[in-house]
Amino acid sequence: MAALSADSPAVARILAAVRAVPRGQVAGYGQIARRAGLPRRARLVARVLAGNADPALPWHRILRSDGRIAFPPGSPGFREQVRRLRAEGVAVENGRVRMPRADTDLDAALWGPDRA
DNA sequence: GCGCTGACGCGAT
DNA sequence: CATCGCGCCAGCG
Repeated sequence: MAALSADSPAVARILAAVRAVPRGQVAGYGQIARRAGLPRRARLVARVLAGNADPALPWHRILRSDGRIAFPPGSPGFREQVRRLRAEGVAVENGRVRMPRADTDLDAALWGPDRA
C-alpha cells in the first residue's frame, strides 16, 4: 500500500499545514514541518508531497528554505511548479523566489516594526 | 540488518 | 552571494 501512512496523524498535519498556505504565498519545507509540530522533518514533508494524489493540494507553494525550487532545474516538476507559482502572481527568477524571511516576526520584536 | 539516496537545512568556506 | 560538507529521517534494494 501507500509507502507513507496517509491516515497517519503526522501526515495529516503536514497536509493541513500545506493547505494553510494562502494563494500567492510560499513556505519552506522546514517551515511546514514546524507548523505540523514535526521539527527536523522537512524531508518527510517532501516525501509526503511526492506521494500526494490530491490535485487541490498547493504543493507548488512549498520551496526550500532559501526560496529555491526543490526540483532539479529543467525537470518536469520544476517547470510545472514555476508555471503554477507565476499563475498565482509569484515572481520566480532563475528558479528561485524572494522569501519574506521566515522570522520576520522575531526581527520586528527585536528591532521594532518601524525599524525596517 | 546495512548502506545508498533524496521535492531538506544550516553553518562554514 | 555561490558551493561544499555534514547532519537528519524515512523508504528501498
